[in-house]
Order: sequence, then C-alpha cells, then structure tokens
Amino acid sequence: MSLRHAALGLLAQSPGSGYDLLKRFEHTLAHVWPATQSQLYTELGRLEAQGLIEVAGTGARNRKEYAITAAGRDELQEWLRHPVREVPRDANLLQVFLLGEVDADVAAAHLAELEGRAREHLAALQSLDRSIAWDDSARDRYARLALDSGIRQRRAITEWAADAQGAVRAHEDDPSR
Amino acid sequence: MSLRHAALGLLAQSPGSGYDLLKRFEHTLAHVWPATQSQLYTELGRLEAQGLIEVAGTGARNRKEYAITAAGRDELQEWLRHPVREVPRDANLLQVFLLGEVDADVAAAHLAELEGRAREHLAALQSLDRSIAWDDSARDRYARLALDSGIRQRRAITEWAADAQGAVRAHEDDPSR
DNA sequence: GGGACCATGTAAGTTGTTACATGATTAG
DNA sequence: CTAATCATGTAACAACTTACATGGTCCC
Repeated sequence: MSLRHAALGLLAQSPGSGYDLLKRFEHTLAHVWPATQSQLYTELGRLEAQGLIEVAGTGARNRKEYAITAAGRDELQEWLRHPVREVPRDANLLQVFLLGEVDADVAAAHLAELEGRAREHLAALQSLDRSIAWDDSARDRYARLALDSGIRQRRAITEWAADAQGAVRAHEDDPSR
Repeated sequence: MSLRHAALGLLAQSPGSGYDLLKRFEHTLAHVWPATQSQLYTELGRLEAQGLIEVAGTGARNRKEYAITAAGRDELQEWLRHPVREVPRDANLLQVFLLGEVDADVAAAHLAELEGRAREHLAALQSLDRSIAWDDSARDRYARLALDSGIRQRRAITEWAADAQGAVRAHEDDPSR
C-alpha cells in the first residue's frame, strides 16, 4: 500500500503529470521504491477517484497535471506519523541461508559475487550523493538522510560479505569436523 | 519467484509436510522470507505438478510428506549459483524521504520511533542467535551467516537513526537559512 | 517527413494477503 | 468430551510485472 503514498508524497512536493512522476520515480526513488508506468497510471486514477488528488489543469498531448488535495495531504501526513511495520523480504539472504545445499566452491563464488554487487551498489549510491547539488531545504535534508541510510546499509553488507568469505574459506582449509 | 525456491530449499534440507514447512518458515525464515499458509500449500501443489517435489508418503490426518526430487535439486542448485538481482523495496526509507512534508517535531518523533524499532529488532536477532545451539554443519554455518548479515544491517540502521535525529535536532536549533 | 520524446491507458498473468471452510487426532 | 493442535485446501482481493496499444508534439 506504499506506492499510493509514494505518489501522494511526490505530488505533495510539487504537482505534475503521470509522466513527470514516472521520471521522478526513476531518478529519485529508483533505489527505494521502484514503480512501473502501468502501476503509476492505475494508482493515479484511483487516487483521483478517492479525491486525494485532482486534475489541476491540462496541457498539450493529453497531459493531465495532477495536484494533491487537502484530503490527500491529511492522508499523507497521517501515514507519515508512524513508521510502517513491514518485514523486508531479502532474496539474497534467503539464498545465503540455503547455501549449504551446493558445493563449498559454488557457495564461495556466490558470496564473492554478492560482495562485488554490493560494492558496485555502494559506489553508485556514493556517486549519486556527490552528483547532487543539495540545498538546505527540508526536502533535500530528508532525501539526503534516506540516501545516507542506504549507503550505510550497503556498506554493512559489503563488510559482511567479505568476512563471510573469510569464514567459509577458513572452514574449507580446516574442516575440524 | 523466491517462495518457490525457499520451499524447495527447506525440502532439500529435509522432507516434511506443508504444515512442517510452515513451522520452519515461522521459526527460521520469519525475518528473511515470510510466507502465509495459503501461499505455501498452493506453491507445494505447483512444485509437485512440475515434478520438482513428490509425495514420499502419507500419514495420519491427511498428512502428505513431501520430498525433493532429483529435478528439484538441480533447479535449486542452479538458482543458488548466482545471487538474485532485486531492488529491495524499503517503505521505511520511502517515509524518511518524504518526511519534509510534516512538521519538524512529527518528523523527529518518527525517526525516534524508527530507532526504537530497529533497536528492538536488533535485540531480537541477537537473542535468537544466542538461543540456538549451533552445530558445525554446513546448514548451520550458512544459517548463522545469514543471521549475522541481518544483525549487521540492523545495527547500521540503529546507528543511522540515532545520527539522523542529531542532524534534525541540530537544524531545528540553528535553522541557518 | 521522420525520429525522439511526451503522454496515457488496458490486458493478462503472477505473487502475496486475508478470510473462509473443513476435518482428524491427541492429550487431559 | 472437548480443547489444542495437526493438517489441507479454496476464494476474493490487492499489488506488481510485462507486454500491448495508441496518439500528440517538437525539432531537424
């Protein structure tokens, strides 16, 4: 039920068309809450039907400019009062959990690949951070905090993956069974 | 598409009924890949239809004991060769990103609650780690690695949440605009 | 005129959630 | 006998993905 609030939140920051929002999803929310074009347009229709957003104007090429309504802002602020309780599904951890079902060398290669990917992801987030000209608005302050959280989590994963390979290798050398 | 492999993986570790698997999901995969009863039984039916698992025997109370087949093991091992590429959706980060849309005191309370939750979660994982009598089997070694990854990620989030509150408070005191 | 990009929508299929429904066995 | 637990399934709905479909406008 979060895409709904993601769209509402972006419209609270500034009005725009479905197409505009899609670009914003791709640029700023790609690593946090990806959305497809199909999903977005469907959701915008629903939000409008519920009176949380409205068509503030139309432009060329059938463009519909959406804006958040007072009711929408209330709904958004209520949602932001408390952190959502969700169990984050992590397919990579699931795989690690099951890694005993393959040969030790395959498992080691898997962990090495995980580490490489995490390192790349970390580098991408850091370069994103550097490439943005942050201002001192509340919007940028919180966006930056969110990005920082992502960076720290990726860093933790990178370090873990390196240590995990060490542990596996140590056991391979000395399977003190 | 991961529930399928989660079920396959648990059956690779040892055979069991849908009910057994459900308990194992609750006890060992609750923080990694939650599954509902409904979903599991549906998936077991599909896996059996595809020949990746089979009914190895039946017991009292309509119990069907499933076991992985050779084809199932191949499928699982192929899946475990490479880490899955997935963008982890994080509703909590989405909320942080949008926190500029509420008053500063509400945002601060939100972050404080996030920190408290992360701290509780971290404590729960650590106590789980201590409560398990780990042996030196490959299964336990990788399960422990997975748990360790979760612990480190939670720790990173806890630290981030504390720092984030500091940053927000510092700005409230001196909104050097 | 044509290619790049703006712009919106629908359809079919998969995955996941919540609720409903039923019945067998065991332990006290 | 009765409550707890074992055990399996279906239905309805929400969320998400992939693919299809169409047309407008701008710039060269």
